[in-house]
Amino acid sequence: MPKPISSQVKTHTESEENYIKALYHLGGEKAVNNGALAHRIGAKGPSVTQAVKRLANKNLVEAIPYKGVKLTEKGTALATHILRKHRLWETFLVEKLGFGWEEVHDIAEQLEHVQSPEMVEKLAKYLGSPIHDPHGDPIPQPNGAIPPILGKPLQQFATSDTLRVVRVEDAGTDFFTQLQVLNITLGSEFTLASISSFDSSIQLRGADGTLFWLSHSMSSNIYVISL
Amino acid sequence: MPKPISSQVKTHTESEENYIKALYHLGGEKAVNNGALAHRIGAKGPSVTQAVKRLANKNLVEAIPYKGVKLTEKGTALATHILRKHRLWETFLVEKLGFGWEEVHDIAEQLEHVQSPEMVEKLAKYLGSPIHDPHGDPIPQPNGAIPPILGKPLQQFATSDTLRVVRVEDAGTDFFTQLQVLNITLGSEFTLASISSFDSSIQLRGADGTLFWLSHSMSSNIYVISL
DNA sequence: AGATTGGTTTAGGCAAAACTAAACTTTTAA
DNA sequence: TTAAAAGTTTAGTTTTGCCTAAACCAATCT
Ligand SMILES: [Mn+2]
Ligand SMILES: [Mn+2]
Ligand SMILES: [Mn+2]
Ligand SMILES: [Mn+2]
Repeated sequence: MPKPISSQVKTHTESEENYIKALYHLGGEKAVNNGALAHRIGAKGPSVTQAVKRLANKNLVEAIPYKGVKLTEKGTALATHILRKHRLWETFLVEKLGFGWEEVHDIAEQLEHVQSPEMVEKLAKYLGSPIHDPHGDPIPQPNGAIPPILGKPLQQFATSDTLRVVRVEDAGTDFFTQLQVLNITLGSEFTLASISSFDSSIQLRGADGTLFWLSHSMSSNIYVISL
Repeated sequence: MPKPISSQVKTHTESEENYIKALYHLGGEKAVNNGALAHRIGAKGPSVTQAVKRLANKNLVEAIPYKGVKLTEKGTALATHILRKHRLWETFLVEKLGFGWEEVHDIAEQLEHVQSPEMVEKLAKYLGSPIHDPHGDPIPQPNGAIPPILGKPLQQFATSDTLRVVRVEDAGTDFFTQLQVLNITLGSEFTLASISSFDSSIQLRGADGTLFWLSHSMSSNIYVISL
């Protein structure tokens, strides 16, 4: 009475997909150098050189030794599809399961590797075909099109501007934790109180009058519109 | 402007988890021999011997060479937790995304390996804390308890009994396809028309009077209650 | 230009997870 | 109670994906 086994047709490994996603984030169209990719992936140089060779063999990237790596069209299509999954799952986790926006990234990092095109489209429909995720990031469409990228970095605004947060970068758990500490969320409104000419840090005044400083590395990941 | 990387703390590999799940299905408490495990996993003997050594090193199984492998308490706990995830995801895919019950197993095979205890419990709550999945299989509870196992195999009933399908075994895509062809689903009601004494195949009469035969390998995976 | 430095690639290892072929137990049959 | 058959383990390879150390290229500074 032994039972048959299932047929998981995984076309790409998780590692492969992570490299493709990292390349998309770092480069888009442009070539990315070994070091940047290594830092993003969290691996050492030689591991990356090797991984890039595997990706090149599958026509997902084009690489020129000592110069850089670039996604092919096939690679870009894969990248946007993974990103679509990541952001749909984040939306599901926040909207349906009730997670906080700061909790969902790491779980979506796993869910984005589940391979089932039918499920992705059923999930999208179930969520109401959203075009932005809980962090305000655009959700790539099935054809690869990218919806509008909301807002501009805080740096690009001037003192006394009234601002609304419309997007934050997926920049890891520590960043989100810090956002939560500062009570900053999508839709939060602030007045730009001052900008340090020394280290580009930014002082904001909240709706309740509270004043606080944001380091450059924090504010560069926060995108706002002027009201 | 390189971004930090995420911290996926995968405590078990996918392969490991598949072995644990297979052992649970084949043996439960009892020891399982190499060949049965190999057949279930879809690997050859030596791969299994090797894998079992890795599992034994992590105290997930106890193995006696040439005799068999058995799950430890830790291994059993892991198995039921994976099974819980599998069946909750199947329920989600059918109840929320609108998949057919024959389509969800392979996708759940992937989703069951996503590691986030918080998500599992939020998912369970979101689904209304179900105790049986779309195939009628019991969904293990957070403490490892197994809800009632519904029904008995068709073989155990007699001619002219009136029966209702309450469960089918997860027995692969081909089996589900065949169920669909025969228009058998959870809740379907039949009368047992006859049993072949030659090959144990069973003839059923549907509500509409249709008569059809089920091979032993089909009917042994279909569980019913007598009305 | 020549030398130093930083980034990249090559060389050589290691662990997981699969395989085949060969050796070795255990079971079954003569 | 041996001998054959069946099942399991060992030995040796392969691929993926990571590592360190050493060699190598390219940019920069004197
Ligand atoms: Mn994210
Ligand atoms: Mn996001
Ligand atoms: Mn299943
Ligand atoms: Mn099921």
